[in-house]
Amino acid sequence: MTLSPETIADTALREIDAHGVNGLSIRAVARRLAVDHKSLYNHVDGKDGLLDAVAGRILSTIALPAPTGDLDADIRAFAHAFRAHALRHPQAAALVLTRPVTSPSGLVPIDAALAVLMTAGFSPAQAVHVLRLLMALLVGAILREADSALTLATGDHDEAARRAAQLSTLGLPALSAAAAHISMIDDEAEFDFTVAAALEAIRTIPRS
Amino acid sequence: MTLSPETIADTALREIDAHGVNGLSIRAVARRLAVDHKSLYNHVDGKDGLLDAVAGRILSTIALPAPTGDLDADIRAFAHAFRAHALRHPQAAALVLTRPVTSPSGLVPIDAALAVLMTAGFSPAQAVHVLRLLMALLVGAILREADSALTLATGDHDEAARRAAQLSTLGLPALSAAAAHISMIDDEAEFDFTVAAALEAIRTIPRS
DNA sequence: ACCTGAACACCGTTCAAGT
DNA sequence: ACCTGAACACCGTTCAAGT
Repeated sequence: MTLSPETIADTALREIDAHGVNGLSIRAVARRLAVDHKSLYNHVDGKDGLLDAVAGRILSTIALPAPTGDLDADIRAFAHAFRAHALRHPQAAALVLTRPVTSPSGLVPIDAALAVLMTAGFSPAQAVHVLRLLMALLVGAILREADSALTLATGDHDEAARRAAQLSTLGLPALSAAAAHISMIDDEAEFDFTVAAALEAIRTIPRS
Repeated sequence: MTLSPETIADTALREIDAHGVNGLSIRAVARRLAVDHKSLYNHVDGKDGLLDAVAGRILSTIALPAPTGDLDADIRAFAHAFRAHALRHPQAAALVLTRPVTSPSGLVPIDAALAVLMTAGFSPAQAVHVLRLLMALLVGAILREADSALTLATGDHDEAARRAAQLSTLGLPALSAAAAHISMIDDEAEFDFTVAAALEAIRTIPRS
């Protein structure tokens, strides 16, 4: 297998899947490729360039469904495709969602989303604002989900009960009242609720 | 100055402000404190524990305005206080916004927010969902702003024009049409728009 | 309870010399 | 254009010995 930015990025991604972003090292990637670690510098711009390459690779491999013309349905489909793709590599999610989009291939999904919004009657300026709103919401929601392994909430009932009990001991009244609910989470349902709220907000924006 | 988790976290935060999260090292913090680096292990649980401590310290020093009873005004005030506080340390924003909240002091703002929502008529379960929605939106919006130094958009008109011209060369029609708007951003206005959308969505949620 | 030498296994990166 | 020794300045962490 010859060395290329793509193979290097893919190998780095597998390393991230296995050991997390913090476990990623240039030398470990090189070991995986059975190559001298300094060789990577001929194809990638240092460690930061490697991380950019990984983020770009993930972003460019997202598969967006074709627009139907129904704004709500299209946004919903976009949101779910984005989420599903990001969560395929939860360890790398923060990377993709946090790094600025620079590569041309990463701009393709953005173009597609803007097209949907403009077709629905939003001006270019409005479409940009709505897209920023939508992306902020998706990034926030998916990010929480990605490291939900470490969060207050869990999907397990017994564990949730245990955490709720602990939360109630802190003397914070509102938190105590909601402890049972804040300790339990159904990720799918939560995401649907989030997207529905976004649709509601977008619906009320006047179009010109 | 004697060594404590708080002084260590504060010093680490200054180091992050100066050199970014990636520039943070246990040894550099120790140097700043004029202390042997291994001493830190007596007060903090390794580098990961140090990062947790920094995030907790920031979260626990947020100053929330007193609720007025007007839901929209209170949410708006909460959102702006949260944003202002997070952006005081843009280099550390990802840390605070990404790490799960564990420390009791970090739960105080959560309790306050839940109280506001429940006072407005939301059930505990609803309040939790609404808070998760709001937090996702704030996290996504603030995160983009925090590393907007590196993003497509800029606040400078000339620079924006330059980027817009470049975006238009990619052959992506919707992106080209919106290039001028996607290259320019007014962070304040964008955040207001985002919060207004959140209020709109929250308004339509039936309360019980 | 806290400090600190010694020591270990790891890093990222540059550069000059090779092919 | 790509590879790779040699080398550098840096890491995080453990542990045993000290106070």
